[in-house]
Amino acid sequence: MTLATPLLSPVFQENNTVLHNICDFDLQQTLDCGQAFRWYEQPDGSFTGVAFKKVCHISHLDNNIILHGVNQADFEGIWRGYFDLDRDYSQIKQQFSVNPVLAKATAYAPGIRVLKQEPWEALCSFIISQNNNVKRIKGIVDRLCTTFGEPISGGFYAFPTPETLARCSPEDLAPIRAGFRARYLIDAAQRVASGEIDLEILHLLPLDEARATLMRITGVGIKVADCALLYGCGRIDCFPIDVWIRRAMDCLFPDGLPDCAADYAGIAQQYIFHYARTCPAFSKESNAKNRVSL
DNA sequence: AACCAGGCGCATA
DNA sequence: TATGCGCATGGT
Repeated sequence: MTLATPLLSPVFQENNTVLHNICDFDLQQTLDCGQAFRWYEQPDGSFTGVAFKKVCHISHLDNNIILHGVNQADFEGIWRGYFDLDRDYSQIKQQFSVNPVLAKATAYAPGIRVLKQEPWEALCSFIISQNNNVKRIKGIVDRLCTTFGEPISGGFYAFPTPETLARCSPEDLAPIRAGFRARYLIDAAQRVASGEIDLEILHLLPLDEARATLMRITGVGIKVADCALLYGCGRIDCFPIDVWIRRAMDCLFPDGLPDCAADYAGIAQQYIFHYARTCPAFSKESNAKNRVSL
């Protein structure tokens, strides 16, 4: 029994895991907000995705979340951590609400959670994300998996290993259509497969060191490194700054991120990113795109 | 049909 | 340190 998850009490059925009275978890807001790229919405509003070599079909009905095809072992070993279910988002959002602007951004999509993905997949995903759009990122990631990943159940594929990609040439990756990012993926794969970079210890290093380690990879700058650390290594103190966050910060937080978000900057970042990118009111209020200068 | 996309590496001042 | 440009590809 932990204080952080007073309400999480999973019920394990034969081949499902059910979470009753779940709060602070909206599937669409969490799985379709640009932090992960392997989740696909079904016509009925449920989502299907792959992580850690496992398929998960997840639906949300009447305040209950159902993880279809997920047994107790996989829930405890994978999805509990992946969906960050041991963190009290109500408490965090309450803390954020000290700042009225941040309160507005969190209230806009209060069901966002920050996923804890595999470090290697997160690294590759955000290498692919540079100068790219979400739709095409998903396509490239999907082709990467179906072409180079191990088949798993149900016709799905695991994310390809660093070892596999390390043996590839840029020509081998041509069918993926990753463009100039192909050689970045290969460089990352070679450094990880050789052991030069150990993704599993990045969560232990000081932020600057972890960042510098990842930035040895060609094609990994500070933004991609911060995304890999936030989404892949659980570094919720990381605050990746992309074009959207830059615009949002200039308009909404000209004096910087408020102190009430300091402990969970990465979670605040995800609320702000989603708000800036999808809230119609934002561009009007801030006139973000038309603003030439201050 | 241009313009842009969850940037980065490189050249130049 | 700061700016500007090209980059592969395709979505809008």
